Amino acid sequence: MASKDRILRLKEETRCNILDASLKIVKEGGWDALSMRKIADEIEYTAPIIYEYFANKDAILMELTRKGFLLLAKKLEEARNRHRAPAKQLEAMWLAYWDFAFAERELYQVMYGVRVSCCEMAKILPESERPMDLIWDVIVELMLPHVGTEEEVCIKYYTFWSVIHGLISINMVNRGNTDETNQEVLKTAITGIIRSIKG
Amino acid sequence: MASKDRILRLKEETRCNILDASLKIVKEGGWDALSMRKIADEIEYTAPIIYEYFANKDAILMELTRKGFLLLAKKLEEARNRHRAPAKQLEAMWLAYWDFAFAERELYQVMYGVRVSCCEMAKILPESERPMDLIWDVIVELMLPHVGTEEEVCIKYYTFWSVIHGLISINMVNRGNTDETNQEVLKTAITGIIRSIKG
DNA sequence: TGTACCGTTTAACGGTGTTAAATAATTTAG
DNA sequence: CTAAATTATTTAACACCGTTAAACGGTACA
Repeated sequence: MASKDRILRLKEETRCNILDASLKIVKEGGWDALSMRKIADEIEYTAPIIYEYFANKDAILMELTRKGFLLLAKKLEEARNRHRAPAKQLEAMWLAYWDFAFAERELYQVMYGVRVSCCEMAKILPESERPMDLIWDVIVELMLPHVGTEEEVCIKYYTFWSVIHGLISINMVNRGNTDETNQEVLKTAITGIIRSIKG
Repeated sequence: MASKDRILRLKEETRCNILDASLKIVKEGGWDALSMRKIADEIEYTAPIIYEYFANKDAILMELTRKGFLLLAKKLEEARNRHRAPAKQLEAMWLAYWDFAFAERELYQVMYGVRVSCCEMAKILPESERPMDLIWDVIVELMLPHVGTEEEVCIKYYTFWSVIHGLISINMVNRGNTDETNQEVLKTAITGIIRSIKG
């Protein structure tokens, strides 16, 4: 039954359209502007049809979150692969992280926003751990040959993540700093932590 | 007319009750649970009466934000006054900042959440600049006698703020780290930046 | 006593997420 | 090729949201 396949393909396309429409609406009017009826309008259906493709609104956000983590992991890998030395890799990866946050501002907001507590997220969304794993590995490599306990790596990782995520959060709502200042804060923080790792 | 005074006092009290009720509802059910009708229920009135005291829901959030900044500034001052040396003062102030964020988690969320872009906030809420000013001054003192340009102080300030705000944001939704890890990240970051300031 | 005023509530509007029932379209069976 | 069954889609409704206009009740003052 080839027609079955065609139907399935159409359904998959509609599912995709729903996600695209959602992201478009959010980019135009922010997360508050996103509603089931507006999504339906955008894909030229009525609202209840969306529930054939997603359990509820949260499921749409979750899927966008998942796609966000996949894209971020891809960007991080690309950044890493452009260098050989772990220190250079780490720096490039955090700069890629920064770029991702503003290139895909809406995705970043839903990924690290206040939707779901991250403890559950790791269970529901295994993809959410990919970016952390990628960076974690490079930190371990940088600490060679004296890799400390997991706790020590954890502290390094969270110090990095905090300063970058903090700077991103502040700039997301603020836009108070010049790009030069931000780059300065970023680079000094990154090189500072890297230096402290290498001892 | 003493009765006028009594009326005014009652009005002021109701205004205060609205804010208290709001915070209570948020503490019990999160920011999503806050609605005008629930506030009205809590103060044993109906919803429209709230508009006699606040222009709209945002005005209530703004007032809570204002109170948050005042309280934070108070905590920072107290922390500073417990020490003499600028380095010790700075460390104590950031630890106080951290404590405030979790002791008054809901206030912190509305203060540094995604409600209003901070550029406007400084105009509408002058109080929002107090905490930054307090910390800024200590940073300048710490840099003595070679105080750099405003840009340089700015970079120091934002580096501090980013790492602490980042760590707070992550832990607000995450609770993935142990308290010991968090304290470790905090202290190493703070002393690291302080050391880099003192050169 | 009548009237102006003030505090308060009721009712309504347009919006939200979500669900059940009704309808339209398509596939399947006879 | 028609009739039945299944599927796709919409309409209508529910309960909630922020907000506003109109109606209501009581109090103060002429």
